[in-house]
Amino acid sequence: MDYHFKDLESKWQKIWAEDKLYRAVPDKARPKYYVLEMFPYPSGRIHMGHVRNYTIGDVVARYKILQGFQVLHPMGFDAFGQPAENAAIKHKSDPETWTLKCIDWMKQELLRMGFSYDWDREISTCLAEYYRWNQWIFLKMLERGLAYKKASSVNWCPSCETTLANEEVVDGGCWRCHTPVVEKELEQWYLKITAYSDCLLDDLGGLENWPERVIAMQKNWIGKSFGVEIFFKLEKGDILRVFTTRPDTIFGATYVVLAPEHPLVKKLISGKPQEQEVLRFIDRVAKETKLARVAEDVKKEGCFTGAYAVNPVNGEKIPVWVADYVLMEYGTGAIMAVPTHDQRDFLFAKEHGLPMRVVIQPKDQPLVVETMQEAFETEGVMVNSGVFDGQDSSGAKKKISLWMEDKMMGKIAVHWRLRDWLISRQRYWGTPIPVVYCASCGVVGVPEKDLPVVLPKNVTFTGEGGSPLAKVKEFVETKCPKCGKPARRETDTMATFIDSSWYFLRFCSPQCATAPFDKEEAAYWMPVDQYIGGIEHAVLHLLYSRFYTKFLADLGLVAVREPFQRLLTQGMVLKEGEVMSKSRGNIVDPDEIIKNYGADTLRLFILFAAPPEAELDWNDKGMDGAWRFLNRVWRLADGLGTAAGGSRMSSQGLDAVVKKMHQTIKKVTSDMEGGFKFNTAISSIMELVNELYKLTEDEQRSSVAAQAVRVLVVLLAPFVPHICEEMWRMLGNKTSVFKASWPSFDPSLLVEEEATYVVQVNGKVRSRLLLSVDAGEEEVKQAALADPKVREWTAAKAVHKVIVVPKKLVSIVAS
RNA sequence: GCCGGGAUGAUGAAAUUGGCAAACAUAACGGACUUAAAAUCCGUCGGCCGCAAGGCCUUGAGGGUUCAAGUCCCUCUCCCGGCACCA
Repeated sequence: MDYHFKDLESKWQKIWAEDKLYRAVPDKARPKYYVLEMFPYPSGRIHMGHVRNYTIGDVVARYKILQGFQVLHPMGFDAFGQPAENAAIKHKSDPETWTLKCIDWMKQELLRMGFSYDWDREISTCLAEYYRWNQWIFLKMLERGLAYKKASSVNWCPSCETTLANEEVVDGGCWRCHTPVVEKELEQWYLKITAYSDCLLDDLGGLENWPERVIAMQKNWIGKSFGVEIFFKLEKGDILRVFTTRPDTIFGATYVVLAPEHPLVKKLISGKPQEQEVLRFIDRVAKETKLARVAEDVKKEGCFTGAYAVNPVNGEKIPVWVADYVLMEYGTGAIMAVPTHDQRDFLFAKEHGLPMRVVIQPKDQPLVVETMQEAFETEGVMVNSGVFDGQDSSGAKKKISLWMEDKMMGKIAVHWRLRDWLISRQRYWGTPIPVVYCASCGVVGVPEKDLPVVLPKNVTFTGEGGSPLAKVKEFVETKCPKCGKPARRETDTMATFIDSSWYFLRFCSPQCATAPFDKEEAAYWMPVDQYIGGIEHAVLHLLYSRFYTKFLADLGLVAVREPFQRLLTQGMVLKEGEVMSKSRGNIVDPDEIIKNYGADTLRLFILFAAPPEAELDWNDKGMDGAWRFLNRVWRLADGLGTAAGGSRMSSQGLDAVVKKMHQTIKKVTSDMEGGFKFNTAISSIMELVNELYKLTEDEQRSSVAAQAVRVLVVLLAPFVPHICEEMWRMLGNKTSVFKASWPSFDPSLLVEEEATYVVQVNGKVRSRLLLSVDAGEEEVKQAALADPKVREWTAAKAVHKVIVVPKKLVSIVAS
C-alpha cells in the first residue's frame, strides 16, 4: 500500500476534530503545559513564517501530550488593525466583513497543516466580547492614574495618518509602512508603563529561558542610567537642573547647555541683546525633522543666551548656551558641558571657542588643553577638583554624589529611556477608548455596566484622515454618565498592541463573560510555559505583555508577574538568502507545497533543515529529501511492522536495532528537553530507520523489529502526526497514537561491555583499543603502552606521562 | 561608540560542553535492479602526498593555556541584529 498523504491527512484532521483530541482540560492532579505561538494578524493567507512558527509550537504541544501533560495549545486572531481599514477603503466594503473573511480563509489553511489547537478556545480581538475587556482594563488603569491624557509632542505617521508609540518608530519611520515619522503637538492618551520601569528591568533577570538578545534589547530599551541632578543657580532666582552620569567631572564644567525646547529659555533671553538670535535659532531647530536633527554627520549648532549659571561646587559663573545636540526628551533637557571629558562637548567647545579645563588626568601622559585632539572619557586621577584632587575618578563618583547631596548642590537620580505608552490612534478599526467628555464633569470613564462601547458599523471611509468615528454623530453624541448632560465620546481608538498584551490570559477562559478571564482557570494554566514567535516583537509586544501582566497581578487577578516562562524566537524563512516577499517575487506558497507533498513532508523539512532559532533557507531538494524519508518509514511500517507477534529470534542485527532504539529514545528525549533541538532529534530517528533497513528479511519478521517500529512511530509522531497516526493504526492499535505514552529507554541496555579507547601519542591518534569497561586505569595504561602501533611511535623515546580518561581515551606524552 | 549574536566540507548542518571534527541530510559520482528511464536499494564523498599501508594539513586570522582546543583566555578581521547627539 502506498503512502497517499492527501486522503490520509484530511481523514485524520477530521477525526481528530470530531474526537476533540486537543481539548484542554484543567486537572489539578496532573501537570499542565501551556504552549503558545504568537497569534497571526488575519491577512488572509498564511506564509512560511507562520508555518514554521506554528509547526514548532505543534511539535512541543504533541510531545507534551505524549508525556502526559494537560496541554493548552490555543489559537486566535489579532484582528484589529489598519490593513483591514485600508482594504475597506479600497474595496468600498467594511473592515469587519473583510477581516472575518480573512480569518475564515486563514483558519482553513491552518486546519490543513493539522495543528493540535483546541479550536473551542478560538478568539478574535475584533469581537466586542473580547475588546470590551480592553476597555475594562483601561478603566482600571484610569482609576489608578495609570491611564492619562496629556498634550505633548508625539510621533505622527503621515501615511497612516495616526500617532505612533515610541516602540512603533523603527529607524525614524513607521513600523508598518516605513514612512518617515514627523513630530506633532497633540493631546493623547497614555498608559503609564514607566510606573513599572524598575520591575520590567529587574524581572528580566529571572527570565533564564529567554534568548540573550531579547533580554539585551529590552534592557537597552528601558535604558536605566544612574547619575546626579545638579542644581545650577541662574539669575532671577531660577534653578537649572542638569542630569549627568559623570559627577566626577563637575569641576570641569565650563558652560551649560539647554535644549531649544527647554521651558526656561524664553525667560532667560528676555530683554537680552541675544534674544532675537536665540529665537531665530529655536525656530529653525523646531522645523527640522527628528531624523535630520540626530543625523550623524550634522555639525552641532547652538548660540549663547547672554545668561550665566553658577556651578554649585566652585561658585564659578559659566555661560548658558542653547544647542540642538541637547534633547528635551532625555534627562532634564539640560546638560553641564565638560569639553575635556565628553567628545560632543569637546567638538562644540572647539567650534564656538568655549573654555576648557582638564579635571581628570590619565595615569601615564598628562593632558594639556591646548594639544588635546579629542575628549578623554575614561577614568584617571582627579585634578582641579578641590577636596577631591588626587582621587581615582571612578571611585570618586559615588563620594562626590553623596557630597553634593549633603551640601544640597544636587540629588542622586536615576533616568530612564523608556517613555509612557501612547495608545490613541486616529483610526477606526480598533477598540473605542471608553471615555466621555462632559462640559461640567470633564473626562469621565464609561461605567463598567455600560461596557462594551461598541464600534459602530455605519461608517463611511473617505481616507481623508482624522478619526473616522468623529463623523458618526450617533456615536459621538452621548450623555455624561455622571451628570446626564449632553456629552461627547472620545473618537480615537486604542493601539492594536493593547489587544495582544493580555490575549494569552483570555485563552485560559475564552468564554468568560464576567471578567477578562477566570481567575481560577488562569491560576491553573499560567504562566505560558513555552512561547514561540518572531524576534520582531522583542520589544513591542513582549514588553507590553510583561507590563500588562504586572498590572493585572497588582489587581490580584493573576498570580504570576511574568507571562512567558520560556521564549523561543524562531528564525526567518529565506529563499536564496533573501526574505520572501511579494516585491521580490520569491514567495513559496505553503498551500502549493501542502498540495504537492502534504503537510507532514512540509513540517519535516522545516524541522529538519535547521535548528528552530536559526534562519532557514528554503530548498526544494530538501523537500524531496523529507518526502523520501517519510516514504522510507512508511514502507517499514507497511512491511515489517505488521508482522507484530512474529517470530522470536535473536541475531546480531536485531541486537543492534534494540540498542539503537534505546539510544534513539534517549537522544530524542534529551533533544526535546534540552531546548527543542528538532533537527538532531530527527537525525537520530533517521539513524534508527537506517539500522532497521539493514535487517535481513527474516530479522524483519521478528517481534523485536515490530517493537522497534512501534517505538519509532511514537517518537516521530510529534513531528509528522498524520502519517504516524495512520501507521499506528496499521500496527493494530485501536486508539490514537497521541493517547500512547512516550517511550522510555532502558539504561542498562546502553551500558557497553567494551569500550573503544583512542590512544594518542603526543596529541595524535595512533591506535585504538577495545577493552572491557571494567578495566582499571593501570590495566588500560599497560595495554596502551603494549600496543604495537603505539610502540612504534614511542620507540626510542621516554614516556613522561600517561593520561587515562575512562572508557574514552589514553593520552601518552613521550619525547 | 555601547550591547547582543555569529563565522565549521560543494550545501543545510552535527560534535555528549575540553577527549576520534564533519553525525544526519542535500548535491555529485559509482554500482545493483531494469530493454531503458524513474523509483528503490547499496557504496564513495574535507584537502594534499602515496599503487597501497599509511602520513601530513584542516573549524575566519594570529597568539596563549593544556597531555588534549571548533569548544577556554588574549588580540584582530568580517557578517547579522539592537540602542545611540542618552548627557
